Amino acid sequence: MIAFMARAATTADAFNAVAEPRRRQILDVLAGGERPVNDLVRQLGLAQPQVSKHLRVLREVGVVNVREEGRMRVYRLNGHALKPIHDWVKNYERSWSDRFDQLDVVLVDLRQKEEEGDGNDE
Amino acid sequence: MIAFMARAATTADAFNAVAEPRRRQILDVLAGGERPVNDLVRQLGLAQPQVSKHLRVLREVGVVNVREEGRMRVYRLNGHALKPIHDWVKNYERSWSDRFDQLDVVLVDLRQKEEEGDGNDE
DNA sequence: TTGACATATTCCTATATGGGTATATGATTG
DNA sequence: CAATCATATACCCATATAGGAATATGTCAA
Repeated sequence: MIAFMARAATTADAFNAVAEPRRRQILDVLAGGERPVNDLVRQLGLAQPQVSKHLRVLREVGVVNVREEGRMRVYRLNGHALKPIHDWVKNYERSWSDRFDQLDVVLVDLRQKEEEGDGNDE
Repeated sequence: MIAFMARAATTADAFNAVAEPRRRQILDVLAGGERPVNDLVRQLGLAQPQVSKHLRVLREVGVVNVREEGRMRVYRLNGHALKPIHDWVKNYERSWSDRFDQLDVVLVDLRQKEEEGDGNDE
């Protein structure tokens, strides 16, 4: 019986997982190729447990995969899990992209011609 | 003297603000045009205070603007504030877009020709 | 087997919520 | 001015962190 909901879990979805700057940094490093945990620890200057914890979150939402190699675990990016974010934010691209301004011109143009065609009011 | 950092504030940046599903819903509605608070309350089926609180968060990160009109406040989308998210996630598009597969083919091709040109090993 | 290495987990603590409810603030109308 | 409408805030409560430190788990080398 859940009565209170404080805040969505970071493991709820990619949006939450990626809201943390450190985790975005981790992904940015992994974008350059798979890496064992210690490499990430060194490159990010974080403590090892923190990195492991962030990796766990990223794992749970499927943004990264792990592969065991001897005593180390090599993490690899799975960018596909970020697609929902891209798909969502893409719809707002109109707000800043010049490309869409051009598109708008075309659409307005089409609309005018349409209205000229049939005298449909409203 | 800050010793503990629980979790980044939702008002820290657009990433955090948008991590909350309700807030994305609000933005999706506002994408259809500016709306007074009560319209959002009705369309989202949330309590008015919750909507106002979410709007405040969105305001603080600049994703929405307010305009006073009589006794109501009309909220308007400012998609430009979402550009950082788009810019970041765009770099991962390679993972799922076919377009980039084609691009990769071209790049590999260029690389080969380059290597054939001068006998530079490694 | 023992010790060094590489990671993951567990505890502890302060904090930032998000929903629910009640209330404050402001504008509009009678 | 009083009543009403539209919003924003203030409080209370339970929860999910994120970092720090210590410890557990597993693997490899001597």
